[in-house]
Amino acid sequence: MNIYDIAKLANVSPATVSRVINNRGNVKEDTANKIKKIIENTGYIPSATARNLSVGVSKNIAFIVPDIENPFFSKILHGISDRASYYNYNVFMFGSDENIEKEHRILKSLSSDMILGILVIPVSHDDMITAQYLKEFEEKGIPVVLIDRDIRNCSFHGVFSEDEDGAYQAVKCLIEEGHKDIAIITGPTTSRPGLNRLMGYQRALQEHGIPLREEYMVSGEFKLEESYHAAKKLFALNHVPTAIFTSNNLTTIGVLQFIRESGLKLVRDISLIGFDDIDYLNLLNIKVSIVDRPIYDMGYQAMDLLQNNYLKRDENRLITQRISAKTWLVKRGSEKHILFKGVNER
Amino acid sequence: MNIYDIAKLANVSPATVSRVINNRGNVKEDTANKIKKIIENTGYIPSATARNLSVGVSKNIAFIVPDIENPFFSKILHGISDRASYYNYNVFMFGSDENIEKEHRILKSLSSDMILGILVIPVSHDDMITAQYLKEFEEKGIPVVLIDRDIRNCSFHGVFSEDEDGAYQAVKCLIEEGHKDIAIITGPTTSRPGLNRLMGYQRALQEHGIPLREEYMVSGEFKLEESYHAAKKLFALNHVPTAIFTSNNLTTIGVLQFIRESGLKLVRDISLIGFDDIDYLNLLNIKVSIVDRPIYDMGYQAMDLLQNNYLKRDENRLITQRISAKTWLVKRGSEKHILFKGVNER
DNA sequence: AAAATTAATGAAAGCGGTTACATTATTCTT
DNA sequence: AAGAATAATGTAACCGCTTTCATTAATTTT
Repeated sequence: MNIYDIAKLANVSPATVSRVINNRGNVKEDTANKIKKIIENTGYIPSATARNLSVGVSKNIAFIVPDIENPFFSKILHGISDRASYYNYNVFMFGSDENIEKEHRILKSLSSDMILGILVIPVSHDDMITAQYLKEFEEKGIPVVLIDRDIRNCSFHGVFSEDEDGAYQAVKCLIEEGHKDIAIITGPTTSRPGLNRLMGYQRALQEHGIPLREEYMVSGEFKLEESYHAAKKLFALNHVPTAIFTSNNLTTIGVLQFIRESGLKLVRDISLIGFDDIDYLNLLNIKVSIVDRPIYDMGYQAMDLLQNNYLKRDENRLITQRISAKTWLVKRGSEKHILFKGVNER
Repeated sequence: MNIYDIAKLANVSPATVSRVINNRGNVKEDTANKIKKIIENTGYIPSATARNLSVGVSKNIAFIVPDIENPFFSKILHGISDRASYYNYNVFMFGSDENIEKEHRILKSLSSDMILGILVIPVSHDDMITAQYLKEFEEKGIPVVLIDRDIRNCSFHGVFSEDEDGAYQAVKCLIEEGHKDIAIITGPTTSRPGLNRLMGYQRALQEHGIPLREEYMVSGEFKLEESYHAAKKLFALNHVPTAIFTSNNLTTIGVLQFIRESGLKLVRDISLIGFDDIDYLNLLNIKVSIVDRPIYDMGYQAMDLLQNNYLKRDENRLITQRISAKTWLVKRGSEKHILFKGVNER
């Protein structure tokens, strides 16, 4: 069943059927109705493939995500998916598993006529191969929008967040509560958010005249196990910090795991502020302060950015649109912070 | 840049180029190498769209999931995605948000020549419209594989799990620990897993001569808030149950939330076994026994099933392949269960 | 009512691949 | 070395839609 069959049934040419299907106008109402009815009755669905080939444009967008199971990314995907369906776009999901070769393979496999645009949360900040691929897509008129993680020395469109400021606020809060020995479990500094959050941490300390201590900056690589061990390292120090800033959600969980396993108690033994909220944690009465941000919206907006860019992909290619989402501190159990202030001053 | 350009550069016909690209053989090695080199140098990527149109088959599969943010589904997606990339398939992600109309809209929008197969976790057990759509796809030779949730009176291929048995084992375990007043917070009985888990619960009680009590079976609809309120209801009863079986991960969390908020303590005040594990809960030292199953594998296998079915979609259409994944009970903090056994016997 | 304008429709050439079939080149027989 | 068999390559139609341009029908103008 194709457009010719429909045309035959309606005694018109395929061109007319096509006009009706695409609401192109210039068709007598009777004719249009007749055709619509036939389409309805036969259950005919036009071939998207043929249309794509003919028009040279598809309705598909590719979303490349480094960790399918991380709820942070699921939220972004949700935002993307909702907005994409508003635009009648379909979303291809690709997981790079934080593996840069895999990311390259995915990019390489993307036949440019299958997709209208690319949304990507890149694995690395410094990866010029990925950057090269992405640039080539842009040159072909396929817009690229980065999410959450920027790529160094490039100016792709993107939706990011105020990582530096978020981290700064968190650490500042800890300082104001009386902490001086504040550690950070960093993400990979090959990722922009990892780097920026570290910078926010450092700035907060410096602005308050607290010297940076090498041993208080340990890497958790944004991963649970690594962060667990990072926490272990911190607690093995001669001078154990009184507070920790954790650079992402998995980092926070890793540290919490260590804390629980060691029989330590939040607030009493250690203060903690994390980056990114963890679902259900608050519900389950585990009160951890965190730096929050509009995650769903970031996906949603990325899709909008892509769409805008797609529509005017020929004009002003010069203007790069980059959005930076605000972050905010969510204090939980902070009364207790203050209550136990004395304890923190080891 | 298309196949004709490459052909021209190589002084051959497009047919030969096509043969090389698809490893069809019957090409002299010299020629093949020359063509390969040119493809390499020019960075030419064949149009998947054109290929799809020509061959009448795409490399895309559609995955329809009811809740993008539920980690259970993320795991399934991960399994699907990994296996799909092995087969060189691309995965379209669609979220139905547990909304049956949305599900219909998605199904209706799927142009059958854009996809090779459909993986779906349907919203409802009883929805004949969805069933009808799916049947039509099957008739067109587009295989359909259900995951986790079956559809009544239909025999689609699928990967499910032993819901009845899982629930049975959980409740049996509670009974053997001495509990007699065991409640269930059910999922929607319009979903097969919801129904089957309820049946497992009932069978366990009956087999042990414990009468069913209407007020001990309250609905949480597989949702967090509803389950929270369901728990509240149970604790407002004259005769509060000593143990609860929760029908899915969100249900468990809802109940845990209520327990925490009410200052109650697991084991001491109430025993709990849930269906499906919750990431990090165990790590965070919240010891909840649960019925587990191979979630990632279910996605992985669903993809395999689809692939098998696609390959032999013409022969034995009669044989429906249905896999049922085993479930197993993960006991956590069970020493304590025994320790506090007396308390359970209110 | 004829001419001019505008609306409705159709014919046919793409879009970029694949592939059946025809043709030419190469190797094998005897 | 001529003929048969096989390998390599090319030609051209086709997949199902869109769209330009030409054509025909319907309206409007005068």
